[in-house]
Amino acid sequence: MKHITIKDIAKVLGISKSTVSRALSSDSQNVSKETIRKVLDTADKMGYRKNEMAVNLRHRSTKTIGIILPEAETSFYMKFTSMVQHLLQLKGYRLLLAISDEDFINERSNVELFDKYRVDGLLISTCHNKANYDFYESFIKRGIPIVFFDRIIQGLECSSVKSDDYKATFFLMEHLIYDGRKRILYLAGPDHISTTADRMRAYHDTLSKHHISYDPSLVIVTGTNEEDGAAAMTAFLDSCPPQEMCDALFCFTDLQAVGAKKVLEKRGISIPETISIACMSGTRMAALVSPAITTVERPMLKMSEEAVRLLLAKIEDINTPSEKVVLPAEMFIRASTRRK
Amino acid sequence: MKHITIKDIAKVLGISKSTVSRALSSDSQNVSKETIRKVLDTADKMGYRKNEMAVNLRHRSTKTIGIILPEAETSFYMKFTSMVQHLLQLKGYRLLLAISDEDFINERSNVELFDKYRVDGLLISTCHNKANYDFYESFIKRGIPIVFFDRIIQGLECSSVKSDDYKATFFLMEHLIYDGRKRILYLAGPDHISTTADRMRAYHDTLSKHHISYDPSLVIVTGTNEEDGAAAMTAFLDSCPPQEMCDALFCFTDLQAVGAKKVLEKRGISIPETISIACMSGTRMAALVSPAITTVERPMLKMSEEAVRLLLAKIEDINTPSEKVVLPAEMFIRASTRRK
DNA sequence: GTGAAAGCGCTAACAC
DNA sequence: GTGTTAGCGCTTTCAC
Repeated sequence: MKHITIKDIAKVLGISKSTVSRALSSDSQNVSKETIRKVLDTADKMGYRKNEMAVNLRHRSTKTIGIILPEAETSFYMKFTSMVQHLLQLKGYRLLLAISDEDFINERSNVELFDKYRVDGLLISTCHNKANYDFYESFIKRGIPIVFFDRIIQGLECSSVKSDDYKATFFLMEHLIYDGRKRILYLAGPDHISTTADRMRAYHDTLSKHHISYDPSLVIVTGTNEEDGAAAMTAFLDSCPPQEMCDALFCFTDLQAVGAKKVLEKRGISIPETISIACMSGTRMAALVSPAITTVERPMLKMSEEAVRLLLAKIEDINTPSEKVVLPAEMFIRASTRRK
Repeated sequence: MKHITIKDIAKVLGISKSTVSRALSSDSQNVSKETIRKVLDTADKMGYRKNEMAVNLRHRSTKTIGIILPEAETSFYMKFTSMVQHLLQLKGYRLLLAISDEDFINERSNVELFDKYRVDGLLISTCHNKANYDFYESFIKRGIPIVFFDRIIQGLECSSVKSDDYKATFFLMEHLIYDGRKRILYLAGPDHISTTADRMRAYHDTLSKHHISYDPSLVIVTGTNEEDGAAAMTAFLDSCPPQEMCDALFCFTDLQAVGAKKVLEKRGISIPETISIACMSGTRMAALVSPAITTVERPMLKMSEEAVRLLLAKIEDINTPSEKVVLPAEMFIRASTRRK
């Protein structure tokens, strides 16, 4: 497939490549109105499209940012992405998108792909808080601007933005406790996701604060998806003696809550009368399923603004000191429809 | 930010650029084992990454495909994308992703961006079945391989894959009718989405077949989102005399169903006793909300296979005749939990 | 087995 | 205002 180049246009008009190039960028300082018009005209007629790669090669800058998301099952990261895109557009940057599908191998090859395409910077929500530590470390040493968001890599010298998972969890847990719940089943996230630790700590701390003793059988480490939530809930119900039944459920993700809720419904356990459900949420997913599920949303707009700010700072000057932003828990609560 | 180039490696090793280049592609025909080892070694040490744009410029082919999705609110298109990615990877292609956010202006600029990056081909699910007709026509004339999927552009000379919306709709409608429903409220999709017409036709045809007279007040044209579904449902309930209440709801999208269901619940209308809900679905969204919603899923795997096949055919030879694939209605039904 | 040189499409000094 | 030239990083003849 033959693409039209400035050379072709130059030949047709009997002028030089440089003039065409100048005209195409409407450099009215150095090219006559007449020439500009002619060039633009024939370019259009011939179906000319500037070869971006040649431009980038020449400029040694692509004016594009790569963003890497762990998943696109929920719309959380996509919404974030959409906000980021608007912000970057204002600054003259484009956005390239990749999904890792919760696989750190994929994540790594996405990073490498973007690197090969010489993106000016990278926005990453990582699948795994450890697996790629060395990889990223050497990357950052090479001077490539990276900002991690939402899911970060612990201990890595880099800029990052995340929401205050500890406080958010604390808040939701207290919500359940004030609702009279005492045996709160917690579906934790997998260890390798960076937010797990903070939330787990908050779970323990809330119990302590309210003098509720910790029961290890009430904490189940599982995956982030609907199926994981369903499986965990089923396992719990099957193994738990009636007198040790939980009276509330706290989920790591809203997808888990969705799965767990289905199991409860199937077994005829009423919500929220018998059991109250709360979950951390980035999406409308849980609330969408039922207003009886209380959710906390992470402050996305602020997160995207900060991510872009930090990234552009690094791009402007790679020696900008790294900054680890933890967003205050600006929480938007959807209260339970009914209380005890 | 200075990137390492083959020139740098050549200088360090005191050999020529060409040898480095050959060594990097492990051309053991023309380079000694020894040299290859040395080059690979120092390349690694120096943190060399091949500049993909220089390669592409030289090769005049990028080995990448651009995919453009209308939305990422639901996970339908992302799942499709994931399948496509696997298939393309096997053929040595990479995938670049863009989201148009249901805006045909965005869609167009995404196409242009990919074109500027000289992707080898384009996979598009379009936001609008008319708005970009001329645009695409000239694009295709210029010889750029494009395959439309799911949402196509009517009348355009091009390859495309879609599912059999007519049959799927017919099936769901009959499901409702066999369930004893007669006044089926239909939340249609907006006119500019290509699937709307087929589904509307099926709505009418099913009624005819079962000798149910058509009532225009039972068809509401609205948007695809949750809010649209909620708004349409509210409008209907507010304006409809009690004796003209519908006994079933058929939605264009699962998101609409979600919105409508919330309104129904808020008004204390029980599902599925009073009203039965069915919807076209690409995602788990609707089923996730309630097993009482019957859904039809579009056959994604087959669609991705066909899309890739058609695209690669065009890439291999742009003069391959276009093919319009309509996938047989391989439907996966989730039956209502209860029947009348 | 290796090097020199040309060129992919573009921009930006530098001349005139 | 326009043309000439060099070069971005790479691959690929064509010599040797």
